Amino acid sequence: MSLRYALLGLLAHGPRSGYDLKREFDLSAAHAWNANSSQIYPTLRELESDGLIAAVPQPPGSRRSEFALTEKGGQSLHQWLVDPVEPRTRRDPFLLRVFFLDLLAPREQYRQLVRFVDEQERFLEMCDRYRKSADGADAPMRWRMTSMEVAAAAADAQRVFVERRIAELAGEDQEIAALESARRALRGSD
Amino acid sequence: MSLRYALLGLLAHGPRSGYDLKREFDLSAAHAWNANSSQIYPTLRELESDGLIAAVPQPPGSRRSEFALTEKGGQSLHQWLVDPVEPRTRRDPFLLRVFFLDLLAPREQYRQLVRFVDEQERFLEMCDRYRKSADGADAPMRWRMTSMEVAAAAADAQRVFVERRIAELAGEDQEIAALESARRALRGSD
DNA sequence: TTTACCATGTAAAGAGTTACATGATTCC
DNA sequence: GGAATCATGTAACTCTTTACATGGTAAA
Repeated sequence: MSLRYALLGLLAHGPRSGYDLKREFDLSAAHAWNANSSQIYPTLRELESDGLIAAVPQPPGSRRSEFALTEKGGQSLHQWLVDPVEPRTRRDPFLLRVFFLDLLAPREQYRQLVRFVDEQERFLEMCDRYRKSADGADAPMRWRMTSMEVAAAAADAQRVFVERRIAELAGEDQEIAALESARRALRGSD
Repeated sequence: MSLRYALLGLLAHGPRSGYDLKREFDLSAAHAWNANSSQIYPTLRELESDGLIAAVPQPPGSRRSEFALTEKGGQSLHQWLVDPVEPRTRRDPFLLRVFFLDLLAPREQYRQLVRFVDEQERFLEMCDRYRKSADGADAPMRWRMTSMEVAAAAADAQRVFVERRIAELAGEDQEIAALESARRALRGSD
């Protein structure tokens, strides 16, 4: 259900095409929601036939077809926004692996934790780029930024916690200690 | 795909029935993964027919049917554990709402943020109960704990960030400031 | 001219949820 | 005797992914 509202929400800032929406998901909403084109286009058709969005007339010869939020669509979006957030089931393939990590040798445990830290860092860099690109923005942007910052705060906390766990591992095993000091050296030279 | 490995991982600590597995998901792995009975039982059948788990003979008259990891199942689990973690698409209905929160009046914004903080607190309490229940545990438990703690670290970071945002809102609006000091008072009396 | 990007989809499969069914046992 | 919990599912549906198809336009 959320995808419908995600689309309505993006359309609340002005008419967009399916392609535009896909790009907005990828570029600025990826921390909160995402969808494939193959899901977006049919859902736009649904929203249109439900009267929540309407096609905007395009200049002849244009390849794009933009949709705009209707009155009814705006009301539906507003209702969803004030409703209690739907409960989320937490499902995280990394946490699941950690849950079973006692089954691996310390060296493999280390590898997985380092991979995780690397991925979190990539995510945090993405957040930073977004933050810079949207600097000095207006009021609507402020909440978008908040949304991303909440995601970044979580990612960073996880990163810090896992780094601590890595340090513990290095303290318990000579081989890992060596790998770890190599990693630190590499990191310093970036 | 992950559910199959989640089940294999839980079975790695000994034979379990479908019902046992459901309870383990709910009680100790809920921060990392979860599944309904209606998904667990058929998946167990699949794993069995793929030779990754095998039914353990039960005392006659028993209603339960336990499964144990086979050699092949153990190898499959190990391979999955050392493989790179599958990329996750981040999808969070709360962050999605925050992304669009400029569409609401400050008072409604406040309501949603407070609801979120409340939910995070419930989650953190659950983590705490688990931590206490598993105190002084053995090595395998240590990674289970770590897994939960990483989830808790993320939840707490989000809570703190959102609390800060709430304080900002209260600083910008008299009505919210009143609501907020009422909330703080209530909190203090718990 | 070929590569990248624009733009919109269809079909099929996989993952997960919801609702329901069934019957046994245990606890009050 | 009734409620909760044990225990195992089926059927239908919704949501999401994957793979593929198609053709236009812009830039190197």
